[in-house]
Amino acid sequence: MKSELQVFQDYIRRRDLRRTRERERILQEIFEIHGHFDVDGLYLQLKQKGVKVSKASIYRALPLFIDCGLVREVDFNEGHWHYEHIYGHSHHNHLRCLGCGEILEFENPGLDHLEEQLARQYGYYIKGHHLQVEGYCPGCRQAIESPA
Amino acid sequence: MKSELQVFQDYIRRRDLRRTRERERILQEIFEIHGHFDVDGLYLQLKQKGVKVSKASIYRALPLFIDCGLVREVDFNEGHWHYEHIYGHSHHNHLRCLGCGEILEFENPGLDHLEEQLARQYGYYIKGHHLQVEGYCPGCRQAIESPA
DNA sequence: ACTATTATAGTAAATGAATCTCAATAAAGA
DNA sequence: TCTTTATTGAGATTCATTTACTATAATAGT
Repeated sequence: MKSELQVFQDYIRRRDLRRTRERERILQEIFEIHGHFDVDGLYLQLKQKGVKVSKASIYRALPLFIDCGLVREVDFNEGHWHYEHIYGHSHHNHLRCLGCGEILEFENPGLDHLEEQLARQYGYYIKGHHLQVEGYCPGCRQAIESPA
Repeated sequence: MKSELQVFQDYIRRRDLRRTRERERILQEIFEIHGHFDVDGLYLQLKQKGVKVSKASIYRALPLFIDCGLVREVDFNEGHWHYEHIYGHSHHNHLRCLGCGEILEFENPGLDHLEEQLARQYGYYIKGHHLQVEGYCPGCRQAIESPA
């Protein structure tokens, strides 16, 4: 399998963009993160390692990573976007606790069928889907059902 | 079935909040809207009817409507939130065209089973889910596949 | 109905994520 | 190496949303 860097470089070439240290460093950092991240966290993480990259560059690079399928947006309703790298992972969805914010991942192959059905039914070319299930984890559930 | 106003008034009482003309007028307006809306649109619509309600009040009222199950957030990736009233409607999901922004609604009862399964598997109390499928409608699909 | 209490409204200012401007830099091809 | 031009960083800007503050008005208790 191609590395994420190769995927990105192919994309850069295809789009007649330019390879830059900044973009590739950001990409590397993203793939070192286990789990989800947001722009601020990514920026701080780079800063702590002494990597000089501006937030503007991060904001500018993310749409490229998304466009070539390496990263996707994940909304956790916190007023700003979260992201995760998806290259090399099987597609998964999120179960989020509204109390503590815990995120669990689960797969649901049934959604592939749904996509096919929608494509047939409406003539759409389906690019993908976002599914997020919300609720309360065992701990938070208890806290809500029997408040102190 | 209780009216949406009754649902809201019950909620207000339960939460020890106060009934106000503004909140009830905003609620009424939302339920007169067919389809989705955003804060700006709702504000203008009220303004055109000569109803004096501030945007701040709209922003403050929406979380209440959401909390009592009358309204839900629907994000259409346009840099701000969209909403829809859901009381009295069967649950539905959205198929969105990334080209022209068209929104189609569809139902998927299979997700109820998914919720039950997740509840069992992780011990969660499930509140609900957001599913959005993205792609290109027949028209936009053509425009992309064979650019002028 | 009157009064006291306090949630809520409106206005304007503040916040904060994301985008844009612009001059300086650096990547890619000739 | 030279030229062209995409990209960067810094800061300014935009715009949705939230907040602070004061006046108003809803509720509960007399």
